[in-house]
Amino acid sequence: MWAVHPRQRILDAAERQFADNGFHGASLRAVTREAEVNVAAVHYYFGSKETLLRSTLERIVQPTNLERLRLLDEAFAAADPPRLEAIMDAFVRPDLELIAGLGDRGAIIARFTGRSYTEPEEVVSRTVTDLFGEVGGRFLDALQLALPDVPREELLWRQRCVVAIITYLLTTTGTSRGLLDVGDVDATARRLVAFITPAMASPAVTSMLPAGETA
Amino acid sequence: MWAVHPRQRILDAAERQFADNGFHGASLRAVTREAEVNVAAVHYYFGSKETLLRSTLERIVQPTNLERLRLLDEAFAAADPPRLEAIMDAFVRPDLELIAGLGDRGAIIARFTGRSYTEPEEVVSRTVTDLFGEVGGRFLDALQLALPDVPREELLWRQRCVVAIITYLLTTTGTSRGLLDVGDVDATARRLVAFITPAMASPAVTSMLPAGETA
DNA sequence: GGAAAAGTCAAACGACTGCTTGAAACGCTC
DNA sequence: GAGCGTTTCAAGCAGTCGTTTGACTTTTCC
Repeated sequence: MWAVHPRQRILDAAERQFADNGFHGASLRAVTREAEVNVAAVHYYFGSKETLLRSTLERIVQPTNLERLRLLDEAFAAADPPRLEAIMDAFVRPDLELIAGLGDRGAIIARFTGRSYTEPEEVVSRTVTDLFGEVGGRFLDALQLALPDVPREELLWRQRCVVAIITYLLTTTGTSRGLLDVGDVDATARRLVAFITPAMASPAVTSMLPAGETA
Repeated sequence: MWAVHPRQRILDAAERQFADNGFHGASLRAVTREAEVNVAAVHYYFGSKETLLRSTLERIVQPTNLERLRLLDEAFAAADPPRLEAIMDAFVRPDLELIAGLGDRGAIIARFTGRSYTEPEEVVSRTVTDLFGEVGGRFLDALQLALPDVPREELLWRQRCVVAIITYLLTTTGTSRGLLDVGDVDATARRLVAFITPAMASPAVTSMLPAGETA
């Protein structure tokens, strides 16, 4: 029975503290107390509170994004252009699966990533954009292939609405108004895809354009 | 030219500070500095930081909720049961209109209310539940009338997804990834309703129930 | 074995937090 | 103008924050 490396213990504790209290609300004192580590250890290993947050976020988001891209490739292998439902499933499922496969930590991670998508704290939002930008672009391209009649700008708008739902789903996990049944993630995924797909495929509201023009 | 009452100046400043920095991040010092008021004034007028937040939130949410109910009544007057699109429009439009009618302050209010729906801070979420609970129930009833075939539990789930989108829309207003065109709120409202309505009306995923059962 | 590197620790830094205090300044009626 | 509530104010309370320091112990490598 070996002790876990302090660096990892700090990440685990930070994950929970950030999830429960946000960036401002989580104190390094609380993190180090939970990690059973001296306060100075945070600065020794990570340099500052900001870089600690970035490291914590990266550890979670990067594997999820890889899984997203893998599922998107699968969708392309099954049909080209891929079915809309397959794209949406590849987009939303990894977040949900990640959470399901991690037991108690799943709910913590869910809240943490959900919060991170929302928090306007400069450090947080910049990190999220860095980590998510490329994957988002890949999915937008796929959506455009599956829905050639919907303007790209409209698709981007709708994609962001989907992100909004996922975010909310994650943020509220483990709380009273939670939408995600951690016990049956697959059901939630199907439910979500069934909700999103017709919305994505709805005809574009052309009346937004000046009269007479077409997209 | 009369000076605005200190109490109101505090509310205005708190609104902006909470919008930009959240409950934890906003300090009473910053609020009172912006309001050009002594720190003690906050406790004189509001008692504590928590009740200041509550007052700030109430001032915004209550008129919006009244407008929501008014539009819902209009929808019932036009058709009973009302058209699904009319219900959704009544649900999402007041938030958007509020923001449009207020110029610069609109973006601040949008971020503030959006944040408040997300922030897990106990005080914040409790206040939101208090202020929103009844209106949410009224709309759920209306949705059930318009969509008798969708189980109520599924409708609640979907309604929360809509809240998620509105929240995101509000939270990101005035930022680079904002979804709300403050200059043309009506277009955003139509766009949003067009996106949401088919999602709401989509057939329920019955495979979530044990085999053989029906709702 | 001993020097260099890596890691740990208690203590303290200055700045900031929400909140309280007691006195001064105000607008008001009598 | 005296008296009386209401409002404002500078100062300070006890506590927390992120971060730094310098001494101490442990590990690594020649």
